[in-house]
Amino acid sequence: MAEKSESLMDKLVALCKRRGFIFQSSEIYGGINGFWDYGPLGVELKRNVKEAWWEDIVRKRDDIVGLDCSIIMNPKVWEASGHLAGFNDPMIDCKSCKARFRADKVVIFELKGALVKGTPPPIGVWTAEADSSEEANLAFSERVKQIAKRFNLAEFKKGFSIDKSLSSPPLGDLEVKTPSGSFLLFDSFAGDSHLTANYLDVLPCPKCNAVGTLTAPRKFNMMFKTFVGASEDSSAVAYLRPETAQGIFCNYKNVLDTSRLKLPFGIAQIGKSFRNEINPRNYTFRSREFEQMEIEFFCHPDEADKWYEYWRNERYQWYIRHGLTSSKLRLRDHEASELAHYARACADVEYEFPFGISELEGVANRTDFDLRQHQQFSGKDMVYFDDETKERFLPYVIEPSGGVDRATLAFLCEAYCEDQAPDENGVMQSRTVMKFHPRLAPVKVAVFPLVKKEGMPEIALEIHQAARTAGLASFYDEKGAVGRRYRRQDEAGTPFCVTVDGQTLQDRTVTVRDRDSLKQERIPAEKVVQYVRERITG
RNA sequence: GCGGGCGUAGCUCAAUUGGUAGAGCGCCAGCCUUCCAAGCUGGCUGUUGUGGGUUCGAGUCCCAUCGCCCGCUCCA
Repeated sequence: MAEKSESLMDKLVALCKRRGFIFQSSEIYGGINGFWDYGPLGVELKRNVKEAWWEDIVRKRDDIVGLDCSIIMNPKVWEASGHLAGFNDPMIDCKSCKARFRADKVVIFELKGALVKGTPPPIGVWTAEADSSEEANLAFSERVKQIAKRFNLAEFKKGFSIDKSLSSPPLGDLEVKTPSGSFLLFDSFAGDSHLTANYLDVLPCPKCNAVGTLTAPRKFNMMFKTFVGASEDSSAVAYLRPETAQGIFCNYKNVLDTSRLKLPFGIAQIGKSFRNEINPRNYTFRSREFEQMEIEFFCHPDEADKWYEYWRNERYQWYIRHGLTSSKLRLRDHEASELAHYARACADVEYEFPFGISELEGVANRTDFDLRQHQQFSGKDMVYFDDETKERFLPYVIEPSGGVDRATLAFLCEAYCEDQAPDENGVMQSRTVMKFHPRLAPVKVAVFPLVKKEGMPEIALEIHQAARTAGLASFYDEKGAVGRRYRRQDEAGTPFCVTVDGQTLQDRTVTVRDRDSLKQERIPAEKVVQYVRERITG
């Protein structure tokens, strides 16, 4: 199955290049890792994704307004948001077993008193990789049992207890008590600051237990740094935004003061964001420059759960409505343990790509964390005043945050299809077709003269022009056999092909060929625009 | 960033022990075609990812670099 999926992805990538959906950025210079370009068909597809979203979220609702913020903001924004700290993940590697750990997830336990300088581990000091204090606790307990067993500390084995519960790092001292009294003291830390040179010599690897094989923590800053102004001194440092959300939070008061909106309401934005991913991978899925479509929906704290449920469902349904109807789409609620510190609840809309199940969009209840942070860092009042209830409070925020490029890639994957179609002799031949939802298809209608003579091209061009005038992306083609032209449109995902034939010359009717069913319908030439329009709306 | 694999025309691939690169498809110009790709004629296409090195001579060997794929890791 893995092999099959890989080749499916390969075929899709090849088609995207061949037909002009997606190119590697700066290809003639050997490319650049993590950056991609959209070709003539790709840009239409991606624009349609964004326009469908914008129409549904902003234009068709009266409780959400749009916004378009600058990519570079005051650097303090990223201090307040936590990105400068949070996107600064130091990593350590084990030179022996090649494992990699986030330094802040490596917990170090030190056996006080037993650890004289140079005391060889594992008795004196050891490490564990832990995601949470619970995991750290568990690792600690296990280890204490091991030591007790190894050194035959019967009574120790019987009754140790941990006085201080592990909390956020540093984890603090741990006193181990036994029936005969408290005699062993442990220090524990979440790695990071303690992974200094003098410790590294005695630390065992959390995975393979080899001693002294860990490298010093190396920082991977995910923020794109740049300089504002011509001089590159430190006071001019700024960052390309890693998400569009913070621009919305920073403008929350501006929008409130100018739009006459009342809670609950949302602010929506589509725009580029940048992250220095450690390792861009999986085609356009994890790019360093990517586009987001985000809503920050502000509401009363008491209604946050209700709105969270609403958006969780609404966003999931949106993808289904636009063609991700297969069982490859799923909605997954986060476990409490995987929630970010600022989120009370989070659900991911996930899609089963050929390379694995991955997230398209996350819907999170961010509480009042962001407004509170900005209120604190900026010193500006972010409190909402409700005229009716005379209540003052910081609104809660529900954030549906989707990746435009990820959605586009999912639509591409879902659309790719190889089926059978009869050739001119009625023999079944394989056909490659992109079954995009008509609303998203780059080209809505292709217009052909059946043959390039007898006035057919002229009529076809008329229809083509009429379609364009009506705002439909239309494509005219008169070259080669008509079957070939149909197949070319199949690869572009064009839902309808209109053909002018001999009968058109008699009664002004044309055939409309359906991309998926291959069935043809005869309609008046004048009705083509209306026919296509009715079938491409979301 | 680490480990493994890979990099030849737009695409899919070929090129014997190192001897100055080839096929199909596609594309372009015509022809033929009255409804679903691969019918005819002619034509274009590459400093073999890039830069060095070894050699009389390298797509084929060595080094570096860039990019792609898989695993670890990370995330929207």
